[in-house]
Amino acid sequence: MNLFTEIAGKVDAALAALKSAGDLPADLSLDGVEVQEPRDAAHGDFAVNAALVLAKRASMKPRDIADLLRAKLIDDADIAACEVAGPGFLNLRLEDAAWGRFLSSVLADPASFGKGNFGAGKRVQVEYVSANPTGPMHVGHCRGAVFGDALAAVLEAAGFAVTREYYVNDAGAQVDKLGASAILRMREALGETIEIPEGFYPGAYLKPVGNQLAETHGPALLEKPEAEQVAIGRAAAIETMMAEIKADLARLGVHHDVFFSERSLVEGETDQIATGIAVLRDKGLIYEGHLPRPKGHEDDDWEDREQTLFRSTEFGDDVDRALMKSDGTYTYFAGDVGYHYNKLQRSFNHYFNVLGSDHIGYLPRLKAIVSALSDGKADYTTPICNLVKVVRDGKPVQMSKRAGTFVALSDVVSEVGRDPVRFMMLMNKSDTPIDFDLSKVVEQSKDNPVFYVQYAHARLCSVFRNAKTVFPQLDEAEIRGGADAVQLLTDQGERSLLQTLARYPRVLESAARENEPHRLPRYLYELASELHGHWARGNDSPQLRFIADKNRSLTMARLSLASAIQGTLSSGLSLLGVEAPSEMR
RNA sequence: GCGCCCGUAGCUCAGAUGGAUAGAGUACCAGAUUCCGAUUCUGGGGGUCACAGGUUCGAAUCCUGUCGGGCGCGCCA
Repeated sequence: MNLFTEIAGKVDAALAALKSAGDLPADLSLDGVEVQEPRDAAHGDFAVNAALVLAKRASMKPRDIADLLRAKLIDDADIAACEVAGPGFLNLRLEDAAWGRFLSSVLADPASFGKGNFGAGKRVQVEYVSANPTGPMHVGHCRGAVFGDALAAVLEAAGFAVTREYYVNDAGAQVDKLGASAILRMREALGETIEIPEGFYPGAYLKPVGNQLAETHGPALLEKPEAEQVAIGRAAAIETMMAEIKADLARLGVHHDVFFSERSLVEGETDQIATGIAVLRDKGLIYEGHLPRPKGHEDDDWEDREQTLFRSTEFGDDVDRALMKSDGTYTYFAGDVGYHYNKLQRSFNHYFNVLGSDHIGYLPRLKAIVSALSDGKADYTTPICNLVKVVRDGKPVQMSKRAGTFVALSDVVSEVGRDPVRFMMLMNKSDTPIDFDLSKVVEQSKDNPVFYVQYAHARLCSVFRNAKTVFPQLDEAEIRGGADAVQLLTDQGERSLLQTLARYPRVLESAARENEPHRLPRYLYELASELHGHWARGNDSPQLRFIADKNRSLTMARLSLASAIQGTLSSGLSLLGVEAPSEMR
């Protein structure tokens, strides 16, 4: 149950009534009218901004509109109090019966509390990670992985039908280098002394691939044409790398539904890149022409030549983009034409593409493709994950796959643990850069907010364990909320916790709507903080503790609240892919 | 040179399509808690929301400019 939308419904109805009575202009737009949580709890349970928003449009004074609205709302059986305050806010307080229904609805199905139907079952695809299969994953990848995963979960909770996809860049010059590097490692395994030339992949992680190639193919492979060798080396290396990447992702708790191969675009029955380009050509968006020399690169090897170009400037890009290289092969960008053509064929009408901030410059042309191929009908959202500066003891850690030096994701996860990594990465807005200090995370893991939230959950679990010893015949059915229970929750801390709970559906929906999963961990932290605060007051005032030895009905009422909070923490953490432990060790 | 993002407490960051006296954590200071479970709690100081204009009942939020920072810009992937 979402109390905010329920009240919004009442407000809408009241405003409609005022319109038809002639108290407000009949054609008055209600855009921007919303139910908010008051800044100060003393203001009430909910605040309505209608009078402020409508005043100008209706050419009336805010206070006058507020008074009219108040007169309507005060008749509602759920509304206990309604006051006009400040410049024209309407502060509402709900009857216990309404809070009781709310609490009951949470307890009836804690796992689905907060989840809504904002997405209305719409199919969406979230593409994330898509790390090149040229080496194991490093820490820099994990923000996008965790963010994409949480975004997908939040969208699902908001009622979208989500497919999680990984685009495997298994075509192009880079993976050919990878294949050639694997062949070098194979020759090494066969006894040769080798040197890894500039531009190849020197990382030791290719040694096992070389060993395996030597075993399965033997020296005979080296007799074959080089292209064939590379192809075999490439296939073996990619297979191994993808297996490792999947294992790393699993360690992080990240899973994809689809691994889409770039190579498959051209190796299937039809060349989908060619098809995509043909579609664009039919729309008059492909032409042969010259590109201007890029600015800011004076002394380079720029060669002016006629080439096949896509009119991405018609969709807001800076320059048109090349599709074919001078050697006749597709550019990387052409692959994206094929890939997005394919996505549209799979009839997704909304894509999310989680990108690293180093791809910002690539964004306009990607949007151009989707817009062109779908005639502007597909939504394409590209959340940006900013850099994770990896630091150890205050010193930045250099990362380069090509040089073979990086902090492996798997090392970090096993060192720090999955939960802190995920929670930390998710607490910040994705487009702000963060420092990830390995030494600090390990040392100060006790201060990590994730433990604070998990501890709140564990505490509540312990309440139930203890309640069962105080009341041995405890029947779960007694913990059910309702108006009777809420009437017994008279403490301000308990009421405040109820109000915070009521915000959860709103937080989830806004996280999905704004594509900002970080709102969820921040909310959970707030809820946990409020619980700890209330809990600590039980030290000074034992009568505030959840378990009242001599008062069964009061205990049951408080357990209702405790159960609702515990369920909410648990479901929120599970959306984040973080464990909700029943005890801390 | 151009594009995108950012500038909020000493530090790290929140701040929902513009709303009430700008908030947390951390650090610092002062206290409480052998408790329903350790990593808990309470209070305090600390702000020209980078700067300057503009829009309006009302701006950290929107617009313009300046300064400062980050990431990008190619027939690379």
